[in-house]
Amino acid sequence: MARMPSAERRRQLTEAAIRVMTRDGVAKTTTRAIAAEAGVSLSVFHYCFESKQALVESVITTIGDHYVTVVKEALRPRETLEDTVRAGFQAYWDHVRAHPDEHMLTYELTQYALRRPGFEHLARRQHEMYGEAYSDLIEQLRRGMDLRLRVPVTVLARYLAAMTDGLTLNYLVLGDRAAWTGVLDTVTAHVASLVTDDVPAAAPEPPDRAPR
Amino acid sequence: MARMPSAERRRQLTEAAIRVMTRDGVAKTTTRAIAAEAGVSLSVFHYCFESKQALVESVITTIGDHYVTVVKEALRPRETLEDTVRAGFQAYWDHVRAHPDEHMLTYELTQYALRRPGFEHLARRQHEMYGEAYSDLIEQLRRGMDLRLRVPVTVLARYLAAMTDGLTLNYLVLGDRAAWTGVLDTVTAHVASLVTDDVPAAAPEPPDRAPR
DNA sequence: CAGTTATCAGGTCAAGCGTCCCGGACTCTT
DNA sequence: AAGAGTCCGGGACGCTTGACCTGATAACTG
Repeated sequence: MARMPSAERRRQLTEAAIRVMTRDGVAKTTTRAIAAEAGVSLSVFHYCFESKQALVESVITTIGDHYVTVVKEALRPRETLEDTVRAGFQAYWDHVRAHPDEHMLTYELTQYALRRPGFEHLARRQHEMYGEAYSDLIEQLRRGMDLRLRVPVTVLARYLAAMTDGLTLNYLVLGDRAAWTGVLDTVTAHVASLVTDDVPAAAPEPPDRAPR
Repeated sequence: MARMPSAERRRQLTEAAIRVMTRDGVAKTTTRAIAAEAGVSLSVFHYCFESKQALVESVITTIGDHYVTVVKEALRPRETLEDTVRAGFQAYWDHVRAHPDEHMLTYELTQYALRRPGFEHLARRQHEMYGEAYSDLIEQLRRGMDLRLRVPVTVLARYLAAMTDGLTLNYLVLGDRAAWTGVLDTVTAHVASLVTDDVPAAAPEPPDRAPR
């Protein structure tokens, strides 16, 4: 087999693992399956990775970076604010529809990390990255167009992250048989209303708060 | 060991399995662990259940019913519409905070079902039940108070289901360190705005039309 | 050239898994 | 009391898993 530096071999094994996980699920992804997918012997696996956990760690960070890239690609400034939000959601949604397994994998890995003691931080870091990605996006958009927010950036970012998470998961379970367009339209309108173009908002929104 | 009819034994084993799954995760839940938790020998397990899959099937439906009950309990008609929505979210959220493992389990089981060929329908049925539960809730609320919807019931129901799903998952990952109150307030206001209180009198909230 | 690095096939190992069998004990009928 | 049906327990079987090892071989590196 083609010889290559272990760093590259590590990358190759990581990608092979992602393919297997995407295809067969995390539970069925054994070291042997990964090695076979990468076309190398099992010994090479242990030559490149201390243990299976080390490989999984590599997979999680790689997948996470990939996911953030997808989200950032989705949202680009358009003509109007409404268009921007709508196009962003649409782009993201198209990606979900095109690569459902990939998104499913992120959920699986999140749970895998949450259950494995000492791995929780990976799941947490990943989701914090999602939030930051949305925050960056909003900030960038705010500079591009001239707009004001009715809610703090962090709140909007978290809202978007949780929202897309929930919608995606529900799509993965229910598939196309459900009428998602209506839901997406509702969400789009809502988000657009939270990010006002100019309008001197009638509702400042902060008043009474019942601290739990 | 106390002798008991297999039907009851089945129920007992199902509950034991739920306890183990909640505590240790689905992946670590073995037939031996379940039997030990129930305090019976391994053979009793296979006397009561054809296979482990049959047990899991029982677990999924049981957990699903339980979850729907929680959601239905959460939303009860209050004084005003806003109060009703807020109290509903609050009750649900309190339940999540009190029993995070339980909610985590529902996500795990969903994925387990989605990955196991021939089990997808269980995950699907469960999520459809969530949607129906919300639909029922909305209908019931609509009869109780007099209100109109700005969006179809199914859309609102799906939106609520996906929303709570996403928020819950994010809470399970990030925990209390994130500021969820802001997000919950935003969502509450949004949902309340989708379900208009018919009475236009004494509007405490700012009217959505801009007076010149 | 020698030395380091990467690969390979093959096997071993302990642990854990789902499943199954068989003998005994209990309970209900007759 | 006897028999049939039901429940329980211990133990074993066959398989997979992650981890590790050995020893040989090929390829870069200096």
